[in-house]
Amino acid sequence: MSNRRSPRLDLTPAGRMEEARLQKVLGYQLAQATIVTDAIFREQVGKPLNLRPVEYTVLTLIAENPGGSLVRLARALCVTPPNISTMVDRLEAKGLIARESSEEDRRAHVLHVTSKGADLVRKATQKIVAAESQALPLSAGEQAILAELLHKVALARSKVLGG
Amino acid sequence: MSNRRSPRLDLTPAGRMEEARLQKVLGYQLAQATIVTDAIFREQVGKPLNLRPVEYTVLTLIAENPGGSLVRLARALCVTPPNISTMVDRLEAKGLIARESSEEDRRAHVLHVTSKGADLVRKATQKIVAAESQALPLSAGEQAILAELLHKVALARSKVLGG
DNA sequence: TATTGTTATACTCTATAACTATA
DNA sequence: TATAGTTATAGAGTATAACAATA
Repeated sequence: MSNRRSPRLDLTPAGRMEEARLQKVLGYQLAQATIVTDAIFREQVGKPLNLRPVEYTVLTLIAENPGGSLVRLARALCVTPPNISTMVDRLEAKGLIARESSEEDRRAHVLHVTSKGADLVRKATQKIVAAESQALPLSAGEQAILAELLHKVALARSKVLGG
Repeated sequence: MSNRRSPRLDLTPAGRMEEARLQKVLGYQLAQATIVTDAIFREQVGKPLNLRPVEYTVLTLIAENPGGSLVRLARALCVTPPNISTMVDRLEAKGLIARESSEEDRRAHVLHVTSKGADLVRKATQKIVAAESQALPLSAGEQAILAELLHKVALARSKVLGG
């Protein structure tokens, strides 16, 4: 974890401003780290594959959970149903997913990816994972630890938001 | 790091969707963790102190860097100058910061917090830090490691974005 | 010419409200 | 009465373009 050759500086990653207090705020650090991963996503997937971050996530969740409903997606991503609705519209218009009426519950829809969508998800995930491990100054072990800790934070959601 | 009593499940924190592939994508995990820290911020600071996340960050950076300019803030936060400009307008209207013309460079403005702003920053940071360590299932050591790793990721910004 | 900062504007993201159709 | 999903609309958030003042 420690690296004697690059000591921790209390400066923002850009603009060279003192940020000692903010370094104690996890929310701030998440935002700063997200600037980097957003840039990687945009470069590797957003621009070349014409896919927005949330679209990629929705597409992946549908790919891994065929037959899921809109409401489950909304809950998983913590966004409102209207959002998911229009998002799914876009993905359907692009030919990446298909939406059918459920036979058990005729209110609900059943979602699954098309082969085109499955290909896109596979390629996108491959590119992001490769680009992240190449661009980020983390060892494989550090990446694993980071993933684990972030997952723990994410799991506090029910405690914080209820549900 | 490991916890035998709560084995890692490849399920989303809500909605119980399979997310094995996404767990390899750092950007996704950051987004999921941010859902939690955003909720904590809103509850502890956003609502009671009537402050938005970016406003809090800007206010803190000004408090720690008195005499700084708008452009430096924009660079630190990776947003465009017009954004910072209106944000600073709001903070000034709330009486939290003061903006003066620089004497060295008469184009530039010099920013510093008012005593009201300094009080607010102190109280806000206190509340967030306390709430985060209370609400998140991380030991002090884990929090430190997480902070360190996120900082490393954030430092990759120049590599990814240039500059 | 380049930089600081502003205004005006537009686009994206996400939320709420109101609705339908089913259960 | 509650739930799945949609449409319409409104509010943040952030970006680009065009500009004024200064370096």
